[in-house]
Amino acid sequence: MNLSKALADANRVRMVLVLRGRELCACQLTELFRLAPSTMSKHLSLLYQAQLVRVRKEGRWVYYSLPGKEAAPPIRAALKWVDLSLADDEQTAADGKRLKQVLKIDPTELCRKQCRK
Amino acid sequence: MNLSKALADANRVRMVLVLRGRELCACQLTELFRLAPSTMSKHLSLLYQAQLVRVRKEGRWVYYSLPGKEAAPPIRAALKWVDLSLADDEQTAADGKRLKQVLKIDPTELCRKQCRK
DNA sequence: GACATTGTTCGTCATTTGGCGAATAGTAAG
DNA sequence: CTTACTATTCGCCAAATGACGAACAATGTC
Repeated sequence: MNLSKALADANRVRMVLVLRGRELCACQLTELFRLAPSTMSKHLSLLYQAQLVRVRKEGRWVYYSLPGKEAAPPIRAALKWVDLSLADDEQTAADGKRLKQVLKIDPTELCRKQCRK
Repeated sequence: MNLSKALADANRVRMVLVLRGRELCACQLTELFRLAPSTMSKHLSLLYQAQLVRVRKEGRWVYYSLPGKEAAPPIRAALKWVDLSLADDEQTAADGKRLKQVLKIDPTELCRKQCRK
């Protein structure tokens, strides 16, 4: 139930897709989706509550990633469904492309940019 | 995307669960969930748009059921996920129980009841 | 300790969503 | 052709949701 709510929003589904096989910090996701940090934080919190993402804190940074094989069957089924539904999606491809650009930027620089706004 | 929206509502997920291995007409579903016919119709329309249910019309009656093996992989993955997540859910069990009661009532009688309201 | 940096929480607002009843469409029966 | 029946579409309202900025933690640096 939590699970379906968590995946009800297009942006959150995009986040899951972009996290496949990767770990990203909050500021990178914020930049990637061009959302306010507070908005991103809320989304990630929802995904975390649904156990769709894992969190790793390191100093001031917070890294998000998808759960692995240790995840419960419903979680894994949900992730599989997302992958099957949208792996070939146009938006997914665009996000992947933009991600490459974002990864080139030093994360510290990213945060500075976000603070300036 | 349509798919995730369709499953974003708890009532719609319940509808999918109750339709497993069964075909039910709109008035039966309406009675089962104690919703207004118009509300039920809207929900079913959304599920249909997402291809999560099939429709069969027979005279004045409209029957809904889940798609079978002919369904596209994303659909099947979504249905599997719902099943894995909530097959053992308390609400699911309650719905199954109530369904047995509803099935005992003649559909014609059901509609009459709904019209009286 | 004072400051800067990274994320989150809180308050607010516009939009979307779920719910209902009234009106409508489509089908069968008289 | 009129009436009854089953379901859907439409218009409205209350509640939930996503977005933002401001204020607030929490951590590291000077």
